[in-house]
Amino acid sequence: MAKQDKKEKFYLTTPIYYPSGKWHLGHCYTTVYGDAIARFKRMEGYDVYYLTGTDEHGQKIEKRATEAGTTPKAFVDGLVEEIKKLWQELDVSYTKFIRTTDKDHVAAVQKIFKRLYDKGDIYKSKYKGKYCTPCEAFWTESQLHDGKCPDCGREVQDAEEESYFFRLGKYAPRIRKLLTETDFLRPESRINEMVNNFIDAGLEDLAVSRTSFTWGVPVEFDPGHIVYVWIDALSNYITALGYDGENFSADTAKYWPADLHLMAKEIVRFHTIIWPAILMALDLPLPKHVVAHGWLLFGGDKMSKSKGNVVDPFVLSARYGKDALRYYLLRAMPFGADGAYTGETFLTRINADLCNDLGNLVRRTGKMNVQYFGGTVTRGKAGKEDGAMTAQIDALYGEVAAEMNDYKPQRALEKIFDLIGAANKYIDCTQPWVLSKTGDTERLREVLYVLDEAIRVAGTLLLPFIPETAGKILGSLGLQCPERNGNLRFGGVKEYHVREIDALFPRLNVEKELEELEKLAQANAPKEKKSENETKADKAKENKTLGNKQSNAPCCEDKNMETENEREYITIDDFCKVQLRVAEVLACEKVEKADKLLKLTLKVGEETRTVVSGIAKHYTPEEMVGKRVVLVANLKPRVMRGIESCGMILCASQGDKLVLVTPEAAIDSGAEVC
RNA sequence: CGCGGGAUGGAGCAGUCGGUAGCUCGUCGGGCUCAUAACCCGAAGGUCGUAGGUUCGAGUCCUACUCCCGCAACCA
Repeated sequence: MAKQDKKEKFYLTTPIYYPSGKWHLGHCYTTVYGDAIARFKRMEGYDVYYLTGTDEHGQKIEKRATEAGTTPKAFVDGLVEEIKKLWQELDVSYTKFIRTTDKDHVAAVQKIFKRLYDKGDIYKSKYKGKYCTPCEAFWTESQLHDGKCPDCGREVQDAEEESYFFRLGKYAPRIRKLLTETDFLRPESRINEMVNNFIDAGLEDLAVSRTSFTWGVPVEFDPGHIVYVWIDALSNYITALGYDGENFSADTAKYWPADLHLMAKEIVRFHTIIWPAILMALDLPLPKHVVAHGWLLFGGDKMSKSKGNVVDPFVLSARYGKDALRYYLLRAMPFGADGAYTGETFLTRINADLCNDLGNLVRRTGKMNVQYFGGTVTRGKAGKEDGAMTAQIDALYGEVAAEMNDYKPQRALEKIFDLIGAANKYIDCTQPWVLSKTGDTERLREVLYVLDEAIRVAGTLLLPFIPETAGKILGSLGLQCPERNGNLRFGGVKEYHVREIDALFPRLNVEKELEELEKLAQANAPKEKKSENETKADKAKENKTLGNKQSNAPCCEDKNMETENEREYITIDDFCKVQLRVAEVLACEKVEKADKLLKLTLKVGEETRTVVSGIAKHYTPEEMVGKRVVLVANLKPRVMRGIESCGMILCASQGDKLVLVTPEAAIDSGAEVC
């Protein structure tokens, strides 16, 4: 706990986020979670260093910038500005915001790379793969679809790309020990996942450079090569502290190793396998803990149409307050598991906990303090109801500290709200208004004193979670926000000077607010997303952080960008480019090894063609036969699961529902749709 | 058998070492009036996915099965 003379340090990090689209609640969750821990640790007396930032290199950014007609740096600058605004909006108390485009980071990465190379842990070799000449794309074996180019479906040739490799395999035994014999990774359930799926499956050396793009950190001693994400991004945790490839800067050396790397579950692998290996190779101490939290899922069917905007953190924070959003994120998510966001649970949570329980307690108590004693309250006469109450007050700090040291803010909040509930109950049991009427002033004073104490302790402990509100609460008691946790037992403050304050959170009409949010969303998004994206978006884990871009498959982020930023009208000429035809389903079968795909044989006029469609979850092959559907006839053919799909059939979708679009009356196949 | 998670009163979830099934929201009834139609009390509502097994006793352990959900595959 707090040390007076020499402060213990505590270094925690969020991942560095990839600026490829809109910032969303998933980013907020990780960052607010970290902020609550950072603030709590500070109050415990630690010298806290809280790092967050952005991972700005890579092919995807390069491409996106080109499309936008700008430079990668300019492209990324805009998004970085946005996320900084977001953290400001949410009172995130980071110590430093690192960008991988920072000059000192770039220089340090080059040195780190060089050092690993000199040491022999990085070596140059060839990356065997396949090359698709028309697409000018290099693919690995695992990316191929039935041996063909995943983009165009054509044959590919053997090819080799020069690349530097990191000797990851060399460190496998040490990493295995780290995972299985220490409490490095939490929750524990992730350990087996890592060990079984990756380590025991065999760790291959890792390609750590690329020649296929230029937006990144150049390898100092071999210009055509760019340092790939692993070393560039992961090393931010040490370069931020001034590590230059050899040494830490004097004033920040004390923070390493990190006490906590906080992140969402999908990037655990990089942080528990690759990152420790890099550190081992650099002869640096390893971080103490990696904590993986779950995803915030968006499954509410009511909001499926417009959720992308409804859950815009800026909108929620502006409308309901930063602390409402912080509270929801910190309270609603279970430790390590996924949680589901819906507007209804959000609003209900705010109403029940923040308005009714907390806000109302502070209000009613404040009012009585002022009404009965002009706001000045001291000890009075004890009563039978007090014992349990004061015991609970005394216990709270220890309970909260235990949960927070376990990185479980949701549990900590639960404890605090237990006390708030108990205080509300205490009022009903002691009935101050009766004491007032009967003139039992001494008892009345004690009751209010006990309540003030409960509110003080709860309010102080709420500072890390909802700093603004907690500050208001303490202010209403005539107190300043303390810098440190202390004096958190009953009786800690002898005299109160209470003043009435406005309601902390206005009570929300859930029905009405849901409508309002819907309206807001529609104002921001006049057009529906394309149906095909919807099911994906529905289930999309809304937590794109460091590492997502590593996924071999093209990422849905691209699509989100399009739908969000390019809402322009098209002309009738544009529309005419799309050839829509009525087609009759002659035959239909399931595509093997694909959950969602049906292979359709269609008759379009005199022509017969094959289309693969992702509707297997909604239609059986049998019921498809004989149906007339609308076909996009001039769509570029595409190979899926080894079958060439020539066109796309139209469907309408709403949430999980998906129905075919069919002609309203009988008409021959081949008929044009216009 | 590709990997993993889950199935508990209307909804969302807790249930640590096996020993009377809890919480929040919602519903119904009551109380109170200091308070933001808030607060407090009470009630209804669950054969804890199915079928076996171990045990004096299983939501909790074992086996098989069904169904859901992520990842992967894949959705043009």
